[in-house]
Amino acid sequence: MRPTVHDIAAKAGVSLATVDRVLNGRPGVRAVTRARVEEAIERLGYVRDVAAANLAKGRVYPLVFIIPEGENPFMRGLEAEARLAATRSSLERTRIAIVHVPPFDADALVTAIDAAIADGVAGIAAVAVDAPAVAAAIGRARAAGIAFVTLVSDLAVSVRDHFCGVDNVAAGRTAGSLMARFLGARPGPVAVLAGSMLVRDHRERLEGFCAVMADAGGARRVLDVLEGQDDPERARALVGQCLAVHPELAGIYSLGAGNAGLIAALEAAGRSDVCVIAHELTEPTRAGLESGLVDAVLNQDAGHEVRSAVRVLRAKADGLPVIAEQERIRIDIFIKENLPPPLDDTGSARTAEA
Amino acid sequence: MRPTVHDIAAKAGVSLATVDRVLNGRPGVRAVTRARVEEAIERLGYVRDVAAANLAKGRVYPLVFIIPEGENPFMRGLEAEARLAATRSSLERTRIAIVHVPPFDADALVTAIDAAIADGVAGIAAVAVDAPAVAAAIGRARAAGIAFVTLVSDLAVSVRDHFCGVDNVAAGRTAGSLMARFLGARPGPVAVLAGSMLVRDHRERLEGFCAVMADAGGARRVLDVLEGQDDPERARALVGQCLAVHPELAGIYSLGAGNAGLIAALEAAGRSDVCVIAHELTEPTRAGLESGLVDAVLNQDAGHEVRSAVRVLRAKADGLPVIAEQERIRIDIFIKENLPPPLDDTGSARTAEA
DNA sequence: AAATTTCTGATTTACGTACATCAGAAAAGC
DNA sequence: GCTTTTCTGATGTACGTAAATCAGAAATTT
Repeated sequence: MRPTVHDIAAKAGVSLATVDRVLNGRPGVRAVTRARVEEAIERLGYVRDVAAANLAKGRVYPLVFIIPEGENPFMRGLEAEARLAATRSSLERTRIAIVHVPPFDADALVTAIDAAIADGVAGIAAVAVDAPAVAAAIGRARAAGIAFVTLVSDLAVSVRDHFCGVDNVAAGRTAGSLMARFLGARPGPVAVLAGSMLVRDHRERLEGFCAVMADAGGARRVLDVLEGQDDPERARALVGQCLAVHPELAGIYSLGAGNAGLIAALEAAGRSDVCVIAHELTEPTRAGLESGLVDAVLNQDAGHEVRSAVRVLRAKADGLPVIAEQERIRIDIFIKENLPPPLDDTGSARTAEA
Repeated sequence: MRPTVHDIAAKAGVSLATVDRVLNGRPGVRAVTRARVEEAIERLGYVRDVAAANLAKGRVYPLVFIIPEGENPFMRGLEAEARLAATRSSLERTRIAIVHVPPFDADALVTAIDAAIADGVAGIAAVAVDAPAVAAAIGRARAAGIAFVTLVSDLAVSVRDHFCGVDNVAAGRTAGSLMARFLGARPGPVAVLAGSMLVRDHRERLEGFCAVMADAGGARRVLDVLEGQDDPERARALVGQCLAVHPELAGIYSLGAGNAGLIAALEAAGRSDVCVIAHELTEPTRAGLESGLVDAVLNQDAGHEVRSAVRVLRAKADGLPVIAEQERIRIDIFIKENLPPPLDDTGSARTAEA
């Protein structure tokens, strides 16, 4: 059986109250006594039973997730995962609220952050827009003792406590490498469809992709970025126009959302020969993989990101360290053949895990 | 605040003891009363506080993981994850023991299973060898009320409670598809290096791979399977010989272990042009990806598998249902560009996760 | 109607920790 | 040596559930 506080008290020859004072850093213990207790803790290999501790203190952690609204399917999936976490959260003495803001809107994000600060939450997770006003708002939150993590898209390292998302430069490089291999010797330029250069994740993916493309045998030409604002209709128009202007187009890298429009444009032009690599496994990209219009999808697991964000925010709120290694989010590659079966409405759960 | 058993008792107008009887399926409650209590539970949306429940019952679940010994790096990684789970397990009132058996040895596996039954464990997870004697032993375990899950390699569905591993036919198809795309129009046959046809995972991967190869444009020729027994030395010899006999070889699919030998043979022959797809992200395959000798690695996350196995075994031991959807293990694809940074000795944790 | 069985209520203890209170001991200051 | 301060022990309650006991009520059998 695991040692308990009673065992420590017995071993150190002190009372339960003293052990409690040492364990919880309360005052009123002489240095020598404290040392004796700490030695007993060490020797017995005591680990606090978190379940019992949480039960006893009955503390709750109010957290807020700030997520862009609109029809971006990845964001909707992220929200679904956050809601799932919210239902589970009462079991973990965490209360999760979800707040919507317009996408790519720094002012709205600032307002939402300030509202959360006023609410006195313990932690905030937000899909960040890269703007000075946002950094300032996050500074206010952290000054108020509120933990802050960026979700999916990052900011400068010094601004937030942690980033829950993938290495987007590496994601861009991966896309570039796959594109180069899939195209092989086939000539022709490649196009890039992005959402907005206002968010860091899109900029980073572009950077990684272009780096590999410049390297790849023969330095393949990358056309000017198409900014679709993650809107399917604009994406459809932009891609349609691009296909018309560049009939020799060999590939398209879609690093943002609005993929339903991209696929519609490809279908309309009858260009199933174009090599397409997109991001995030959502309904449109899944359908694209299945129909063969999309060749590969790079994905970040929204569930992992949400769960990691909750863990990190709680740890920060408790002043505990975060093991960066175990919070790293991987870049998943999907092709038609390793497509996981679609989830039913109940979605997935835990951790767990994983 | 969440409703508690006390709230249910008040709402239903019964005592705590009666609520307890209903909640835990104990006898001694009239049908009408039981219905009243269940309605109160429903209306209040009561969910049992698992932490408090576990604290109160103090039950421990002794589990056994039966893992092949030898130098197979994937199996060693699996064991490391199991050990990690074991250290964490005391926090979750689970005690995990690890038992070694020689690889591909049905008799040894049977002996280990029977020993675990004699020990009176609550659940067993094993990397299964596909043999009738093994199925019989598992039958004995389950007859004794012991939960049994297969790990990595499966058996017939009816034999075990659950399978913690990937869809290996899909993995083979994925490998085939990547191979076909990477090779493009390049002619030449492909070789397959397997461990043993005695384990189902290897057979299934081969089946999926061959199916895609037969389909792929021009029906690429697949040479006879090389059985390396997951031994690097044998793999090296077999691959070396194969390269000598077939200088026009275009690709190699390594669906088992012993990849250190495969890479050594490729290096010796100076054949970095051969397209190589291997399984499991371990030291040799990671090095191969980095050096460019290996083109892609399909991976199953050993940590996810172990954590899933623990969850499933505990659920089965408690007679709870398993949500298959959320226990599905994905097939990860790694190329040089999305390679996760190597873990330090402390490894990853949770779940968590994940 | 009495005896028996089956159900239900009330109460208590326990799990491991947190936290508060109060009394007594040891150390420090005068 | 006496007071004051600082430390320590003893004790109790709480968290939400599990599980046991015993007494009393209701239903069933005789």
